[in-house]
Amino acid sequence: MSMKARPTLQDVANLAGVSTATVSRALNDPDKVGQAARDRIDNAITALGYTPNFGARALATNQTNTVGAIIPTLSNAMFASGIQAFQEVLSEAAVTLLIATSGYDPENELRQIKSLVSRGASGLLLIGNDRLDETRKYLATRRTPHVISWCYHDGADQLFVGFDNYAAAYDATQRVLANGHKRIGIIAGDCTSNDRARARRDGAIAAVGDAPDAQVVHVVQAPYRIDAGRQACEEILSFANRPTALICGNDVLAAGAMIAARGVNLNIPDDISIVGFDDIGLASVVTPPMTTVRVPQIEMGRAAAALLLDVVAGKPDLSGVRLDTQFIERGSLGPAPTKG
Amino acid sequence: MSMKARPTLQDVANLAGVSTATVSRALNDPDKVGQAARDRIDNAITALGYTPNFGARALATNQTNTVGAIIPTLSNAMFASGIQAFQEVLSEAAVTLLIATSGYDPENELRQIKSLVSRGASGLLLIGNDRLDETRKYLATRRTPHVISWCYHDGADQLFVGFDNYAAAYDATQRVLANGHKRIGIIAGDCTSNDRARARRDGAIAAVGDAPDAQVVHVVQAPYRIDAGRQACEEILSFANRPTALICGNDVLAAGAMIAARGVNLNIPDDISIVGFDDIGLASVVTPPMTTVRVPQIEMGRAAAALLLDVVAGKPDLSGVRLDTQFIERGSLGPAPTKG
DNA sequence: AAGAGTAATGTAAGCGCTTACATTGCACAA
DNA sequence: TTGTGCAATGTAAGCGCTTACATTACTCTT
Repeated sequence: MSMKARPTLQDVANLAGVSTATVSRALNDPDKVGQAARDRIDNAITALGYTPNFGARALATNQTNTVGAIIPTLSNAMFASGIQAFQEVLSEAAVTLLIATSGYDPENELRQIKSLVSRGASGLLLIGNDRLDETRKYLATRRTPHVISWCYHDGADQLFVGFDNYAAAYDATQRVLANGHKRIGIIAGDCTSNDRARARRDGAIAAVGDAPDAQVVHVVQAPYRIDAGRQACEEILSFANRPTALICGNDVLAAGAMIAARGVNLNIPDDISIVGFDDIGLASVVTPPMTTVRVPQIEMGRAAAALLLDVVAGKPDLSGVRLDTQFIERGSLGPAPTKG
Repeated sequence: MSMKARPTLQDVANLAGVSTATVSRALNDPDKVGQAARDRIDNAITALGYTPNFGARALATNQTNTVGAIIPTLSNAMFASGIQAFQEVLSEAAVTLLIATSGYDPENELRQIKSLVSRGASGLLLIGNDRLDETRKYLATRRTPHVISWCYHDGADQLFVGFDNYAAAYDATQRVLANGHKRIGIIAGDCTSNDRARARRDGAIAAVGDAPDAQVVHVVQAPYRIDAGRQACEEILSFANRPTALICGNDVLAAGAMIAARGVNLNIPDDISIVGFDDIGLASVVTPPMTTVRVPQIEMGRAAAALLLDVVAGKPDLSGVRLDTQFIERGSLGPAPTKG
């Protein structure tokens, strides 16, 4: 895949009858160039459709004004708005964002990190804290500035901008238990290489464990798809000891679970309560509206961007940002059914 | 934002005690390098955390193996899966994808195009056909290979990979009319700089116009947000001459409309039918399940990638791809209510 | 044992750009 | 008139990499 015969600074200079230095100045510091020359240069640029070669410029200036973000997938609505906010803050600072996806694969994440770094990213936004040792080592030896988002841990030597998934799930589960539920089912997201999903699951399990008379009757895992949530729920409901409340690792799974429950004529929340996690748009649209945990995506994106810019700029004594989640109670959570 | 003191080929060469040429060969054509040297080089690379400078390599080889995609926004689920498929095909061909967003702003689109080109994109995926003249000119004078997706037009000199939004909306509307509806309301997406939204709206209007006794009682526009759809629907329902069917420019607006309708105690579909467009996951989850138009996102992404690779490779006589949409009938569409 | 062939490595130019430094041509002061 | 200062422009080196070409040190062949 060649770059074809792209016009270069030299071409523009020739057409305008000046030296390359003058063209370069016209581009980067117009005041330094005479009016006449500037006009001829502008014309030459549009005539040729010239666009500076970023790589060459970066090479010459040793500046890129670029950071990168590696997210698991574009398909998860969760990340979209956070990244959007992230990008907005960056562009205010005239920094370009390069986005790559890892598909939840740590090997691929490392590959993408290297690719972004190779393309000039001087800072990185990473999601979650599950990572290859090799990746950590790479980041460390290069001293690549990076912040980790969508999760938060105290006291680590990493910069986190996010929330405590475990605590949020623990809290949400306690609220469910407060409604009198004793038999809890859990539909976790795919926990492979996903510390957030794991933390949510474990937080829920722990909350149930800490309650005197409640128990987790079933834990299953499902990928981030509505029908996977439906299937998972069908499986759980097919067993004898049905839960009266279902805690789901995310809203998409919860939505699938709601379909499944309705499919076997269970009324939500009278027969079974269902709670999600994330509060994506979908949560408020389903019937009944979904009880869930709101995640401060926008705020997280903005804070992550601000922090990343600081660490790239080499500011000292930076610390992470811990954000709060919010339990949003809607119709899908109700009191435990009394034995019929 | 400097690149810090990143290790270079030279550093690796020094550490390994060889010339830069040997290191370069070890990287790009390992067979050409002796075992001993290769080992020392590998060690040096990991010790330094060396990553090749993409810009410098592109400069030297005149190759980038990169294409770019500019999508309106990440927040629209519509694009996510298409782009994901697009990317999969590309990576099979060892081509890297750079993603940028325009925020539905044509000026910004041009800026992003230039940015991607500047970063080495030798081909572009563009969404829709609304574009600045300046952008067209730029693309033309540079002969930048590009494919336009998410829409389709015959006989143009552009390469389209997509579907006919107008025809799909026309067809969907006819099916609604076939249910006996006479008073049609339309909630279009934001049509500013968005030919797809416009085509859908106009297709629906045309279909109603071509029916003998039906009429469009209201047309409103709303941005891509559930609550905007709700508001738009509330507005429509506040007028005297209520429609019996609502055609929405996308599923998100339709979901909002369903909430609004339910909010004023209208039963869907007995009192009012609502149909969406796109068939995103949400459509099958709402109650009642949403009638909508399924768009072949995955197929479109794959086809666009294949075509873009071909045009970048300079294959002659390429032609666009027209894909079919599918009307998905679910519970939100019913026969027109008989006058009560 | 001498020559030919080959594998491994080095040398140096050049990709498109920026920029320190050099040069030019002017207006103005003395 | 002759400097002096400044604005406008040019010259050329060098950023990190690849690669054609040159060199070296072998192993075989005869």
